[in-house]
Amino acid sequence: MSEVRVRMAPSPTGDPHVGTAYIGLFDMAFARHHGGKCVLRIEDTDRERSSKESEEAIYRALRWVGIQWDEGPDCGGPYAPYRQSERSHIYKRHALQLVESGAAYYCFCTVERLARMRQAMQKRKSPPMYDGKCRNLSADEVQSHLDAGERPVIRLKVPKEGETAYTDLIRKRGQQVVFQNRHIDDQVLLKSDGFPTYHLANVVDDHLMKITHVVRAEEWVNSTPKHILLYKAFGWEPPAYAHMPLLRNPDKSKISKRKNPTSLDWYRQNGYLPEALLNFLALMGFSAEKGKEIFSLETMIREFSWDRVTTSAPIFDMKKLEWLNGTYIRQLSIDELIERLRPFASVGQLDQGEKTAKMVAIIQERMKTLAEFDKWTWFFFTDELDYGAELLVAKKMTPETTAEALATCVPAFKAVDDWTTEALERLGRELCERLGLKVRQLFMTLRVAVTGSAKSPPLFESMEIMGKDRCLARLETAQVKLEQVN
RNA sequence: GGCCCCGUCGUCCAGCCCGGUCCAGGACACCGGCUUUUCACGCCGGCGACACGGGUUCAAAUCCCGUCGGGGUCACCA
Repeated sequence: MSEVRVRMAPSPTGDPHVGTAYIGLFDMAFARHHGGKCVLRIEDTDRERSSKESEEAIYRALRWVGIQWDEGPDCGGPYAPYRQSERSHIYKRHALQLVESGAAYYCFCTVERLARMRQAMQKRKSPPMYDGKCRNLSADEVQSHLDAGERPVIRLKVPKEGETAYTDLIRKRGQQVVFQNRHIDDQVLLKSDGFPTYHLANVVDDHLMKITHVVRAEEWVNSTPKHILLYKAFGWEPPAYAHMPLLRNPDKSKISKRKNPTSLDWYRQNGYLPEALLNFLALMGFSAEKGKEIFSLETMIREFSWDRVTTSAPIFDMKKLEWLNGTYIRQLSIDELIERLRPFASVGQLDQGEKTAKMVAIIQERMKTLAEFDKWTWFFFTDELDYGAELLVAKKMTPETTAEALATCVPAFKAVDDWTTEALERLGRELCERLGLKVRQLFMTLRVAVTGSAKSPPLFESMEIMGKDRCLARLETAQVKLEQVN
């Protein structure tokens, strides 16, 4: 195989899409497995919807998640420019060339006529296709339309007979996907504003940029014969095609932001680790050797083969992503985790040296996302614990017995000099015996008093981190709360 | 509706190409247990699928045909 060259071709419309990263991941795994190159091309031919901000967001998001490219608008390359809006003249020239060779034609039909025609055809239950009104206009007719100032589009003249087929790297087990030409529409190549459609720009660029393998989502299979026909019209050799399964919503429809988070920014902002997201995306269609579930990008690159990619469209399972994210969080070193946590903490919350390290250590195995930092640590950073007094009363305890227990505990803790986890736990267990209480009873009361919640990080570690004064203050507050109930 | 793709536990994936080792394996979720000061982590166990019907064969999840189901696509959007 000559040098493998693949491209990612996102459109800068809206938020950076998880599907872009998904396809990009497979592009990259395949290319790097073969020592090939990855191109990033911005497909901004839709002037209405494309924006510069969206383009920037794509770079940022792709870099964040770990997708890399060798050539692109931001880093240049031998086939620049890589932004389609800067290549208009190229597409126009190529479209004109096809008109001259007779493979394409000018069409002067108005959007209104087209819409009416489509409606009528749908009523007759036949697939809506262009009726070919302008397919065989004479040179004179074309000229008079042009003279009248009409802005035509250029359409591909698809043969009425025969079939067009291609072999997909992923589906049909190597058998060809076959389309009857009569089902293929005379696709618009150049819009009346002089901009190309996806089909033209895509084919021209892929050829000019020497792309050898087109990896894209399954939604494009029906366009593939149009593209093959276009290559043929130009006299070019088409690339190989790999159509990836479509990511789906829980209701099985194509993934959409209404039903599932699709923005890469959302995953970053909600505390997902990029390496976990990437691993998860890889799991949607790719299976590593020996059934490995957790593996790095390097592993995927090393083991990559189209044979290991599935055909069926997976449903995006947030539960599994959360689990994966949790295991990745647990694999981080404390220092690394602290750094990752910064965007999710307020200023100063992670700058207490040893204390911070201890705090992060006890929440590490509890967090599913970085965004849960606050959920597990809020009580360290406030002295206003808002809980109901009844929470202090453990099973088989009453407000009275709880108050009595606390009355014994407070002076005991006050007397502690060595305010460490070990010493505190020793004392705690001693107090249980002295009071004739079960460990879970007394500790629950203490836990609620200190953390404000029945679910919290380990009690004595938390107490050590918080310090003696604050803990005692909280125990006293608990006593007051209980009195108010009684 | 036409065309195209797909169809193994609720979900993701292995097995299918090269039929027997599969009364189908792993993971998430769920349920139960152990551990345990709560929650969580960890460990153990359970639940649970070859869409259906024909064929071919000594033998089919694996090959063939049909049916059904799901998705995608039919724009001067990509």
